[in-house]
Amino acid sequence: MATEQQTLAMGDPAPEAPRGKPMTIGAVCKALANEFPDISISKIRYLEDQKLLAPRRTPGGYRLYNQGDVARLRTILRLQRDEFLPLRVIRQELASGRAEGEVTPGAPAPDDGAQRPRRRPGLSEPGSGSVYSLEDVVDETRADPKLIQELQDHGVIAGEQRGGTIWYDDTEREIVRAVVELARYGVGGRNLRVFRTSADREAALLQQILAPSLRSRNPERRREAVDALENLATVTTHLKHLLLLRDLRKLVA
Amino acid sequence: MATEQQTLAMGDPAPEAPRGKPMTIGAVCKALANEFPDISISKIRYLEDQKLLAPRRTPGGYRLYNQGDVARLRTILRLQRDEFLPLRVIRQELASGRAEGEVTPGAPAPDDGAQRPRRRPGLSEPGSGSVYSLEDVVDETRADPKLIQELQDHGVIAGEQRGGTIWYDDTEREIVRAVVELARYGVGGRNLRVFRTSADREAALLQQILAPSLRSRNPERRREAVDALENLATVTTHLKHLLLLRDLRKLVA
DNA sequence: CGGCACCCTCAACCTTACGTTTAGGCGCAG
DNA sequence: CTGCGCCTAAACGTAAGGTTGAGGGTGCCG
Repeated sequence: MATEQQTLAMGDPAPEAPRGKPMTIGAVCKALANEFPDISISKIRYLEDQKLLAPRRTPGGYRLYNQGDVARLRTILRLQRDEFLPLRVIRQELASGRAEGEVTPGAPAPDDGAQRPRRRPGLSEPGSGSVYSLEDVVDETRADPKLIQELQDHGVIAGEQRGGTIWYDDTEREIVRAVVELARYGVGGRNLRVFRTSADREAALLQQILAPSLRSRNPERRREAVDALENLATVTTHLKHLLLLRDLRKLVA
Repeated sequence: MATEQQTLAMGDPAPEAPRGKPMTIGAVCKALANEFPDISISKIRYLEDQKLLAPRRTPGGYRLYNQGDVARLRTILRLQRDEFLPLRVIRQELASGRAEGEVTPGAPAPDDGAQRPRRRPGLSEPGSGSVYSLEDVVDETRADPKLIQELQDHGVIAGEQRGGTIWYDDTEREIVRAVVELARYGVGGRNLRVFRTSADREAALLQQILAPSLRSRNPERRREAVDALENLATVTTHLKHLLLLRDLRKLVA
């Protein structure tokens, strides 16, 4: 524990996170101290230095952690403590959205031995089915609302108008998250359109291949086709990633 | 690689392990060099120092490794490279009999625990680079050799000519695996070129963004850039997958 | 407005893990 | 009996993962 913590006021009756309001670094540290005894303020700052966190700031420079930030921090600490993953790898896992929620249903699918990319959101089961308001999304992804508007204008995300507000689903929230991450590296609007059109083209290709089955009136046949589609999506994604790696390796060498 | 190895005789036609007889440390090192390129004699000795190995000795003090020792060593290296486990933890796993030895006749494999997911090789991972002969690849992917030839003609995979044979790396093997899988659904040659060019374009884009840092003479700055590149690759892949899902969902609905 | 607890950055420092290098010296096969 | 390959021990190197301390600002309470 950092010395800095020793000076914390001890009279606080509620060490738990006050749900909903953003917390200062000391409060976060205190809230996680039970679950992760070797947390410290300096460590949290260090993790930020290593690009694993990026909390909002007050005008004066104080860090402010919302619930999403705290959840992310908890995930980081868990991966480090229980899975022994180096921070470099944790950074990747988080960036790819592979490690976020611990909502593990009872029956894990038995792996057939083939190497597959880790669990991503499925096709027929759109995550939790929850929806998010604009504020939710902004809060969780720290995206500039203008950016979200822009994405919507370009048709990258759509949202669903219902009762005056627009609601976004998990996938759209994740899209925003990814876009924010890319923006941090300077990948901006114009480039995103490239991704979008290539995704569109690819979707058309896959759909064309499975068109007959998808149009089938036979429900079982249709379900099979949806399954196949999902599988195809996974495999092509994997393939594209490999091709990209191959190219990049040549560039780096 | 250790300097010591540089002096090894190069005329040996069979780098494979002479099945059955105990080997000296140099022979072991040579036998594993393909699968684990960053092995070295000094490293093997170091692992012994850390109580991860305990080979027999000749009266004169030479280490002698039998097949079991080599299997154990292979397991250690795999856990280190693919699962990022620290040696301290590997020692425990081995001691508690949780060795994933596939080549251990007579040894029951009592799997009591959660199966750890295999991680994808990174961009510049220090040691993710085993190499495979054409036969290895065919054997593992069940691909038609003609298909591999075709991929090579189209520049999708390249291989590395060395000493008469062509060697493929992990990424190339996985590419073949993915292509085979896609072929099962009827996605063939012409479509693959689409993927390839889009990967090329994307690689160029990412490289352009990081070009200044990548050209940097400062090694630290360069390493950071490579890291960022890897991260970008992961995130864009994730983003593209999300976009694809979004499109497909519309098609299915 | 003053005080006090809390927060900020930046640079230096520390420990541990994971090896490599070097120096000096035997083992053993041809 | 020669020389390639192996041995030990200790010094050295490098990176990850933090901690510490100096010097100074914030924010809220009374």
